[in-house]
Amino acid sequence: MTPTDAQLAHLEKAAAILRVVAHPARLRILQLLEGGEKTVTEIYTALDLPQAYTSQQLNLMKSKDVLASRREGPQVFYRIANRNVLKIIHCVCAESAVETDLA
Amino acid sequence: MTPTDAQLAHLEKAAAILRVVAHPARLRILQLLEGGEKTVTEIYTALDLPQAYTSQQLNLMKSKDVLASRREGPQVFYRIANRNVLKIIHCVCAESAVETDLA
DNA sequence: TTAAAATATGCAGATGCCCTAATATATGAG
DNA sequence: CTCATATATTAGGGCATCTGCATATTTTAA
Repeated sequence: MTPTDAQLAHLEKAAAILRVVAHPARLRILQLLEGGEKTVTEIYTALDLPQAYTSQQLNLMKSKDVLASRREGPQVFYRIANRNVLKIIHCVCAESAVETDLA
Repeated sequence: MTPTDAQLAHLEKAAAILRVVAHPARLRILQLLEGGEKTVTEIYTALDLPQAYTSQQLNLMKSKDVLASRREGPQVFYRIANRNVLKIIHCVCAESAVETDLA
């Protein structure tokens, strides 16, 4: 069964979203943002990551529509913008489910 | 908040699983295997992929414990071996949910 | 044991991602 | 305007992944 162009495009999009999430630092950021929007400083401080590196990851995720942002004065708040990303994180980061299935 | 070693290991494992799934051809294979175990030939025939390439992807997924296999005579049947992988596929490949959120 | 079918492996060029360091830009206070 | 804080961008070396191609291995039948 050869996939149609639309199906291929859809697969590539799904894979692209998963590639964004498939990264330890980005997973940590996403987990943190489950608690609500946060500024860049709050994020890299909480996770003990370099500022520039954190900003890169945030912008990457935003460019892939996984995050959205909102400026308030000198600060920028990031938040999760994709409902499916939340579901994926729950599949992978739920304590009970993961310890048995993934670990 | 610096993560503990155990937390880091867990994140890396979750990310590793996601990396395996984050690939168009592997997603197609996994979707196909949702319908039950299949032989290599059934898979590469159904998906119109090169045999060697398909075998590589299958072995990769098996090495990461995403798939399991069972030999029956000259044929090898592959099946999904990780419940969370199924959940992830559903997050990403469910028709209605995806068109609106990921596409 | 020879042949055919089914599956697996090795290799290699190309591409892309990871992460660090340095630097640039934007915003608001004074 | 100048400074300090907050955020973003650029550059680059190193490493892993992608994927086509050739070939090897395994299994069964004859």
